[in-house]
Amino acid sequence: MTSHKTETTRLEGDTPAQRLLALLEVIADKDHFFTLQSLVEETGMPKPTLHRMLQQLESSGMLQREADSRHYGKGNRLRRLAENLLLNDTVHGARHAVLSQLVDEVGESCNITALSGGEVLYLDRVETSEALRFYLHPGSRVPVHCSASGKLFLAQMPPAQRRRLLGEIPLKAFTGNTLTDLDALEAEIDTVRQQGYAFDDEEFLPGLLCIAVLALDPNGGKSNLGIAIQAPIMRMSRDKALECLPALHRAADAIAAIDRDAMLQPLTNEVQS
Amino acid sequence: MTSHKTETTRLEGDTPAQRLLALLEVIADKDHFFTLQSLVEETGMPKPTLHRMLQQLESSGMLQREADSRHYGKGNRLRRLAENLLLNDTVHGARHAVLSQLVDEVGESCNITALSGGEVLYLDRVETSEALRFYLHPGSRVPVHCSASGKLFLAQMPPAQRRRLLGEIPLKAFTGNTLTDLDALEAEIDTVRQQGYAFDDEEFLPGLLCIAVLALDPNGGKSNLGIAIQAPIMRMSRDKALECLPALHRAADAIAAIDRDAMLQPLTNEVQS
DNA sequence: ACATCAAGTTCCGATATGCGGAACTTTTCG
DNA sequence: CGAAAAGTTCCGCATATCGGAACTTGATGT
Repeated sequence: MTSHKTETTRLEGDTPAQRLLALLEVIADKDHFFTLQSLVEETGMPKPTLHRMLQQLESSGMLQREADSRHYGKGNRLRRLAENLLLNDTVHGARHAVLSQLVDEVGESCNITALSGGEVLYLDRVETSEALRFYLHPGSRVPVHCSASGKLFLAQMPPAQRRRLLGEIPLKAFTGNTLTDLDALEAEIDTVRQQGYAFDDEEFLPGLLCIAVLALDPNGGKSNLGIAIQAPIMRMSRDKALECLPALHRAADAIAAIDRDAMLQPLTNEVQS
Repeated sequence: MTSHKTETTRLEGDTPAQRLLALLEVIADKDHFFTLQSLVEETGMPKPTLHRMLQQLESSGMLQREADSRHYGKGNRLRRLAENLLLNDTVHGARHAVLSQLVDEVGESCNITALSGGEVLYLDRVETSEALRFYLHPGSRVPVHCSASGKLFLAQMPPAQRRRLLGEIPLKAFTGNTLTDLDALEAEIDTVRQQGYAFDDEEFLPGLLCIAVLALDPNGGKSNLGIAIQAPIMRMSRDKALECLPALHRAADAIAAIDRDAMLQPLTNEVQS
């Protein structure tokens, strides 16, 4: 819980380097531009100190200042860093194993996704052994409004943030099923939120049906990991997809568990030799 | 001075903080576990230095060590950081979407620029699908005096500031069309100010014609991003470029709207518990 | 088992960086 | 146009960084 923002949301560490990383965490939570002053108030750090940190981040391309020189936003280098971190994650192996098992269970291609810059990023994917398959690469991107994972990400966003994103992204039609009407999409997102899962029923690629859930940490908080099953409609219907839901949820829980386990500090050093 | 070092000395920055971030970038690229020694070899940094950095990253939960205590992997906190960075970064996605749509409309490569340190910085770019294209990457920089966006930035500057900036940088000639005479440049800038748009007519790269406008918030907010269309003269003339102006202005307005929204304070985002 | 070597770890003085109160400059607003 | 607020610079003090050298640990070979 990051909730005691009331006064000093102390974000500090023992060393300058750790303090900088803590600052990055505060910045990572921003979906708006932010100012020096806002950080001063949020963190309680002295203004010159934050100013220097921001200056370093900016001059190394991690942050970017708007032309008014007052508002900061995330820079390309920081974005690339984050994407590479996720794409090459060391728990990748563990996640991949979960994904493989899911593919074994349901017999269709599955993938893990994350939201990145308003688009859905494919982090990993395991193909079905069936001959007929859709060919999609890890690292590629898909719009939020016409992917199952994307709808889930949208569903868990604060309304204001979602509205802004959807307001500025054209709801481009890829197929006849693509939801291009904002109200219809919002209604769909409501449904998705209640159900806890989402379909992509030929909304992006003709003939492709997809069902997804989030890898949610039960402790609450938003998730940036989705897991999905993708199959040609020749082999998959909505009803058939729903039958896979338990397996899908099991996989999602497993992936959430990987993340949770990774969080536990090993406290290993008690292992004397 | 770009890094001319041999392959080894990759990890550099002017300050310890920046060096740490550079290290994180190296780590971000790892898709497997890594050891201290491997980083020593890859970066050429002294072993104790890297050891200290890794120690700090580990003790703050950014990295994790395997049971053998020699192999490092990415920690949960680092993964969290990366996810949040991407999760909350909707501005970039929205801008990118506007850019993509513009490229669809006009059929040529477009980019978003900002003035940064007296140079024009390419924030984002979407390529045309045409075979013949100029290849320019986001993150690169171009002098103000020979780019369409740059002239716009100059045109809206207070005269004193513009004069100072132009006095500091040499008006280097890149092509025969480059304006290297200060008076001629000032005259061009006057024209640009009146028109509200600017050309770059082979002033930077031979064969490249470019037209740009500012994403200007009319309410006085000085959020000045530039948005531009770039095309080979084989397919683009000044007249043809002018026909794209309406689309360009529409895109500029959309981007200005995004920025205006994103400037709003987080409205005390109450993610209640 | 012991020698050998490679990787990891600790030590420490010199240096560079971070730190942040105070003062200064610029912008915003009434 | 003057006051308040945000951003920026200054600068002496404190502290983290740096990295060569030495030490410890664990793996390998005979």
